[in-house]
Amino acid sequence: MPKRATPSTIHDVAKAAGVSVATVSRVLNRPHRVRESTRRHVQAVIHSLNYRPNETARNLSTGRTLSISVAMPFMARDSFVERLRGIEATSSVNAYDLVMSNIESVVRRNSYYESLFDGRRFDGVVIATLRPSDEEAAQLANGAMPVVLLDTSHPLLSSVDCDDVEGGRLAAHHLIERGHRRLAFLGDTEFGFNFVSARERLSGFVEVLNDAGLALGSRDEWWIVHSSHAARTLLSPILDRPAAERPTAIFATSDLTALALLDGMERLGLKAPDDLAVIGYDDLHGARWKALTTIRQPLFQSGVSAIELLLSQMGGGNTSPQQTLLPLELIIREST
Amino acid sequence: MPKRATPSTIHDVAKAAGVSVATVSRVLNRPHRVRESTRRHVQAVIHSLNYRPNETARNLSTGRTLSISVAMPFMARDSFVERLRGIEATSSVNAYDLVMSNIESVVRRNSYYESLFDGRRFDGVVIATLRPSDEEAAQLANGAMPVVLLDTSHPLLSSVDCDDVEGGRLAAHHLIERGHRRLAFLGDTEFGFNFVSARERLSGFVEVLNDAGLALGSRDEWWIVHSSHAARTLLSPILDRPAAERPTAIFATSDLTALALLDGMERLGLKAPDDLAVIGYDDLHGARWKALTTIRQPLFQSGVSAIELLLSQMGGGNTSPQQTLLPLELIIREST
DNA sequence: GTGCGACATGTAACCGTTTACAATTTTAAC
DNA sequence: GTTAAAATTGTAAACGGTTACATGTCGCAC
Repeated sequence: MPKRATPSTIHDVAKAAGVSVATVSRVLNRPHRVRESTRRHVQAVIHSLNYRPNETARNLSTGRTLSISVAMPFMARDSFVERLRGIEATSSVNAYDLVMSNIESVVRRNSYYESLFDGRRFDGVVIATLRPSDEEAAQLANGAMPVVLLDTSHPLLSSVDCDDVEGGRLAAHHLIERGHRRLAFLGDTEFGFNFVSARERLSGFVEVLNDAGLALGSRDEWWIVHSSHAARTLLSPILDRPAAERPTAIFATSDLTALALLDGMERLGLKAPDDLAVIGYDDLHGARWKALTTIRQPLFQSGVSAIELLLSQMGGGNTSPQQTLLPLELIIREST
Repeated sequence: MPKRATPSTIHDVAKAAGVSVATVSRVLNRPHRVRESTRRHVQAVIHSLNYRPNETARNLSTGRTLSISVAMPFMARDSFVERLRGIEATSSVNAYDLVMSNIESVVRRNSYYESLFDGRRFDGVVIATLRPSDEEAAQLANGAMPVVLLDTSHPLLSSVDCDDVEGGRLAAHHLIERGHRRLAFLGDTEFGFNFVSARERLSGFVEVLNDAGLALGSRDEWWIVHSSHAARTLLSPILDRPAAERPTAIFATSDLTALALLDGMERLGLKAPDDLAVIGYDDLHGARWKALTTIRQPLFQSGVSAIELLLSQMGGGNTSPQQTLLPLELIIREST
């Protein structure tokens, strides 16, 4: 079989099979609409010509693109890969292509929003971690294309997220139950794009503390750091305080910083939870090794749910904004 | 401005501007081919109608799709994100869409190869980490679509890779220079998909050892483990041996396992490099914190190069297979 | 004033599908 | 054997662009 210079088209098939292109198309798309014998014959010809329908032409004709745009700042969360796996698995099962965009700068963010509506390129969009401004949200909501937010939310848009406030509560309850009374909080800034989730976790945390008659006493009991390295350097000032003023437990909004903390403690010869109890967030792989107590988010599942929600909206189902909250889970290990 | 039920087309623009569609198209694609005054007028109309050319139609007409398929087993290497960032940055700069596929099973791998040639969906392909079989490679090489392999290679195909053999040599030289004479090797299986790079690193490592009159004595001096956890459990058998038979340095083909090793040593109260020197591979973030000596791969750059090579082949330049080797770098820290 | 090339624009075919509608054939009830 | 309904197939018009080619216009040298 000589290599064809140009792949065969539906017309080639039609001619070779002695039928019209409409019939070939039906064999492909509505097989039961064509007589059994014809169908078999056409299928044989398709096979022998190694014919594959041109997706672009098909898309133009049907008005859909079978592709979904996913925007996320790759590094913003360590949990990135797991979410992406959920997204990818679900879209590939549903025969959708996944087009990735990495949004790591304001410039890129703007150009993304700019191009998103270009030329009907996507059937739907998932925006992960990047909380849209009110204007952006309005723009997205008014667009013709369904949008689902993941790991963030906005009143105008559908979203799949975890209840960060509840996560803060879980952490607080657990620490209080363990007998801790002087607590501290360590947030991460998520690279400046999105400050919301750390703040929400803090608010849930504080809420429970207040209900228990406790408090984050002063500005000294919470910090926001940008990196694991920064988390380490915090350790000495904390531990240098007199025992009576020293927090006995710390809630870190990311396993990364929590692990850095543990690591720093190890170097100083200190042990969790006796010298300082630590609870993290996410349940990354490292958390298990280091026996870090943490709040687990259903990362993979969140990707799955985001795509499922998107597909349902694309299918024209309930098209009004729908906020999904996924449950968190407290994983108790040795660090508390 | 009322929301249009249906977006405007090139015909709407042509009519509104009182010109033909050809002229509008030229304004978009070959601006210098149209009179200055016309161009300005048409551009004004385009803007006022908020017209965006339909990409699908454009693609059908021009025969390209402006999208690139990237296949990789997401988790296979910890370096995944960095490579992907390089890939994404370069393709987005060149206005190509990046379509991700996560190949984590043989089933998925087969369906990927099956669908890759469907319907001319992509202008080019990058396959990362997954070494194709000879059949697969032949199939890819015969296809109409340019292919670049990343982090692996095959004689029939273009590739961007690091010289794993050289990486093994670098590690060996360094350890020997540091005075070590009894060495050990710790490979990772990369989840069973690809066993090649660990083996190549081993061969470079052994080569230098042999040249120096040394050897990996027996099967006892090298292991292949599947996980960081497994790496830890190796530690005791190694260290339990009599001092004269105990390796004084170990080369791990992944920073992940190297870090696990360091971690296990810490727990046992041992210190690198005195009790056991450790050298890793990749230079992940964790390597810096833990002061792990390692062989750094240019991860981001490898993604960039892969796309650049792909684009050049897509551009019809040199279309014969071209193997690129990127340089490695020995990063010396405290663990050796 | 004529002729000719350069430039600007329009006409219409084409890219490869899907699908509404029309035309034809089959089926089955009488 | 009729006949109406159902099933099958074909015709041709979309889908929304690009572009080869034809046509028309203009400037300028003669």
